[in-house]
Amino acid sequence: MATIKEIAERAKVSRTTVSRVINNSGYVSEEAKKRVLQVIEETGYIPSENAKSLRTKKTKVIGVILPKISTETSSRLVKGLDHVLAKEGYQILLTNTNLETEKEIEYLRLLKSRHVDGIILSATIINQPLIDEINQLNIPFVTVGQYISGLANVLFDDYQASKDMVNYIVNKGYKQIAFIGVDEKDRSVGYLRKAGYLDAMKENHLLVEDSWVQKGIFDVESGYHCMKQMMDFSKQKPSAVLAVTDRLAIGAMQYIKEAGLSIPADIAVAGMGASELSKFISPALTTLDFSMEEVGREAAGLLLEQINGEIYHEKIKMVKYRLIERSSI
Amino acid sequence: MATIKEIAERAKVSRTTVSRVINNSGYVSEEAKKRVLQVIEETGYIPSENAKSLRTKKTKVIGVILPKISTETSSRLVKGLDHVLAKEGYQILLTNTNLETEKEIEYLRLLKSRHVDGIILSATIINQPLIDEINQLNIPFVTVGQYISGLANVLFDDYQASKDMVNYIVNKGYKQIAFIGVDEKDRSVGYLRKAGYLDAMKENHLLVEDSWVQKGIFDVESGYHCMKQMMDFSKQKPSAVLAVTDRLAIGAMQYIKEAGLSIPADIAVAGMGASELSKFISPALTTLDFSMEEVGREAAGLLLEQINGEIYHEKIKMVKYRLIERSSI
DNA sequence: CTGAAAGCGCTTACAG
DNA sequence: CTGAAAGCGCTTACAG
Repeated sequence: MATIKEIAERAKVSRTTVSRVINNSGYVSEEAKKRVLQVIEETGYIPSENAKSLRTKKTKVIGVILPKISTETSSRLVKGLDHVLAKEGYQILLTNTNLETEKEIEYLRLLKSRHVDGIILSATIINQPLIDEINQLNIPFVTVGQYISGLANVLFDDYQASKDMVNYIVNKGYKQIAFIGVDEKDRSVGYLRKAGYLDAMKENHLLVEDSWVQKGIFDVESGYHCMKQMMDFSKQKPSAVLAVTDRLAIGAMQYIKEAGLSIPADIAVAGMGASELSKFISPALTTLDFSMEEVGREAAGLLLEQINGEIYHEKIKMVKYRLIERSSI
Repeated sequence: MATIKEIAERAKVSRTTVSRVINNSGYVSEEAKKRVLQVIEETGYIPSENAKSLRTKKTKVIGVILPKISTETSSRLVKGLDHVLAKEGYQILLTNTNLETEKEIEYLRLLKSRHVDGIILSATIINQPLIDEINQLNIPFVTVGQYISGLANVLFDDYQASKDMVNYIVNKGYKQIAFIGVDEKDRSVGYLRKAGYLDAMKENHLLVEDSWVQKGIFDVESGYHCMKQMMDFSKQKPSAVLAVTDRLAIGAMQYIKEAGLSIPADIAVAGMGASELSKFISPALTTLDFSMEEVGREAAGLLLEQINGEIYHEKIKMVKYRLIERSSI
């Protein structure tokens, strides 16, 4: 592959001059410029970003750490990031922990070794070693989905979202409202959404039977299983159930249908996340639309700010959500 | 950030020696090694991949060009790629054309300028300038989804897949089978699947009314619209319809239901792609499972072969598909 | 077992 | 307007 040296020789100028025409910087006579451009055209010369970034200390690449690569959440997030980053000439270097938390630290180091200009972490479970690693990283950084103190964060108000949904269900006339959550180590989805549910129930003076609160994992089967547990072991059957993800809700719906009950007549169901599935399943699922694409755009914006030199101790950007009324309630 | 020079000074050895211990190459006394490791630990030194790859000409990154970033197809493909690439220590640099064909060439150059060790192109529409660009690239390269002569390709037998589905529908007793396709410029999805449909109909001595063959784009609304056109303008109504993607099929289902007809009693529907939606929609959609994840794994394998020095003129890897029988037929 | 030196392909003060 | 030279942070023959 051609290098700047060859171009310089062919065009009978110095490497300095070639560099100037490539980067459109400094003075170059029309004459010289023309010759250089000509040679570049002929040879199909493409400058090495690698060598360039070794000098300039900028790579124009942003590292992204994802917990799972092929989920709707991840792909919408990446879409949002790409939307604003691509315009500014940044490339995305993708990294996938596959839910193995130790890999987050590994990838943080890897991204640093590649001199990315910034990092976006789509976080699930936060622990101290991770926080320590981030703090000593010294690279523009934005977390998404979970709050980490002292950093730039793009978040949803998970607690309030959960409350809003419960209140909505209550307003629709339901009183026995059950809940399918996930591990509370996941502070946003596990802890906060559960807390929102519990507090909203209390504020509405509604009782919660123990068996109404189930804990699953992030898939459809788990929702099915939780619903079954609930129906098998509850003294009073719930008349509505709120799940913290659409997949869990859809699993619950499957069980309810199989049990010969109807939705929402016998049991109403609500999800969270506005997955594509929620729209096409029947009955269509009432859910909460957390715009992950907007999260991506916001996160990219915050990152760009930092890259351009803005300094702050902590910055929190809350992204709005929207309740989508459909026919499952 | 610390550099190899500082580590060398602190450990009282040469940069050469530090490099040896980092890369576990050549002879280093236990003594020296220990000192170096110690200093690395203390300083949190992370070697610059950038500088390294400038010397070694290897970056350990693979560029991926996607037509759309947040589709099931793309995310499954990337999952498959990541599955094998990550093990070998490769990172993925993602690039998204957003269906703008000119961007493919732009990104090809960009990836070259970043000295990626290989490129995977998820292609849609192939034209000569693109082929020319690829040929002068001189980087390990694999195309996915479309055949390009002279390259490594990972493909499905779209023609046969389409035929298989038609034959399946015929065996179920349907004779008036309609078709919803896409632009034939997309050779795999547009041209070959249509050709398979047409030929299978002919081989079964079944007539095809003009209005039964509709052309849409890749979304649900388009499927709805095509189905409406078909119903509005056909003399004899079809008793079954095959769509080249699940989304088109689901759109068609929506129209059929809205028209007060039942699936499959009045009109049977088949899709292609085994999207997650197809499983949960009702009735569940009979479709073809093209395993994109396997395509990803195969493509990564072919790329690795090339990176490791294997040379061939052309190599085609066909990935199997599977017909999923459900209740829409 | 160890290190001095050259070189990877760029950019950037600096001097002219 | 132009170019010689230093330097970015590594690796790698080569010599010892």
